[in-house]
Amino acid sequence: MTTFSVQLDINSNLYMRDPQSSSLGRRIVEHSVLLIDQLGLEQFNFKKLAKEISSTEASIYRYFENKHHLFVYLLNWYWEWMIARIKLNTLHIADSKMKLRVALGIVIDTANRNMDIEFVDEAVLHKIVVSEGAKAYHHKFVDEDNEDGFFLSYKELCNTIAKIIIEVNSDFPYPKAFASTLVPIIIYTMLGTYLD
Amino acid sequence: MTTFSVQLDINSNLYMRDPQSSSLGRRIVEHSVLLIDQLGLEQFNFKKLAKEISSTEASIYRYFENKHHLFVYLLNWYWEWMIARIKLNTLHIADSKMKLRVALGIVIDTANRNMDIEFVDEAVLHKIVVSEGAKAYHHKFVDEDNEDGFFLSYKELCNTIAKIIIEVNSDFPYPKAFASTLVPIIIYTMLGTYLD
DNA sequence: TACTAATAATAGTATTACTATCATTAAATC
DNA sequence: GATTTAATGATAGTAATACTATTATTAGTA
Repeated sequence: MTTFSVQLDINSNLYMRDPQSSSLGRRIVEHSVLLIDQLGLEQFNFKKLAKEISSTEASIYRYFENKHHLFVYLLNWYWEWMIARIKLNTLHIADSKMKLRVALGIVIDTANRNMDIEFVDEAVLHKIVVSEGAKAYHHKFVDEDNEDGFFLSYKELCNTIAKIIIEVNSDFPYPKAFASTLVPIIIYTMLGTYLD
Repeated sequence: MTTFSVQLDINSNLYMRDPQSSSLGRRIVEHSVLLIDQLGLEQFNFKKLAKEISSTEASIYRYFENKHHLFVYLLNWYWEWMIARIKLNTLHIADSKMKLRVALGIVIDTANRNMDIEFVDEAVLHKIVVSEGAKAYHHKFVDEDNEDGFFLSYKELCNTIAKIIIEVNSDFPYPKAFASTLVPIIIYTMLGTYLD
């Protein structure tokens, strides 16, 4: 099987300098994923991250305005990665029911991980999205974040699913609303798999 | 219709001094609900709460060890309130299917609010539970919280639902697991009703 | 060789979460 | 009515956090 290597297109409002463009940037992304997993989002901070990658707080602040932006960046990375994988894996499937099965399979258990971005550990990122992701969408400034387009990737993922539903049954009532309810419930339900 | 006035039994590990036992304590609970709703959980702190109720940080710290404990206290208050309402409203119902309908109706939209605790605005508390509640269960120290019994009220609510399911159909597979998956999904789904 | 951009090193500020101490008030008991 | 006690208020202080600013160093480029 071929492994594809891709660059993901992430909302540039989320960073000041593109982290994909430099080695320091990539290390910030790589190790923030690992550290957030280890410490949890609230204990994670730029000081600890700086220490981890032998850099400084100030340097990290040149890439990301604050921890929240970095976190949303990681989430968007994940949604974009999902979208890309769904597209890639359904591209050559003719039967729309099969397409839906494949797409949902990807959302549900991150199967078909035939796509790698060298420096990100997608399994760990998946864990973070499931166990901490909701925090990015539950706060008083969601509206501003929404205006800055921080949720576009997520919406696109829902729309991707909705489109396949329509392919299966063009009479399906409110496919977008359905997909937008289904996706977070799936993600939320996955939480159980990370508890003992 | 009669309105009942009740005192709720909340895990005493959550507080140092019982807030239900004094006027200051009750004002702390009352206004923390309102302030968390206004500011969101992250902007809310004891300094602002103290100002709101014309008291001091130090005094609030004599009731609650920290913001997290106060928040979990409020959540447990809500779960206990639900349990009490379900019991009260299903007590004299013979038909178990009807019981289940009434119980789920209470979880879903806080209907049958025929129970008041004077100083807590239950509608606002409901809003907080739905929009911020998940945060209490998504952090690195859940295990410790669990050992301290912080989730007992929540589990009891799920078990209450599970028991009614068994009454309806004693062959229903895994009623507890089902209820424990259903309740948070219902709560989560209510989020949509607080967005525009 | 000089210039530029990125990063490191360091220091500093404002806010937050919490602790400690002592003074004041109010209620309960003698 | 005086005395003790418990709750609260007033105030100050500490450690950690989330940044910002400044200057020095390094690496790559003209």
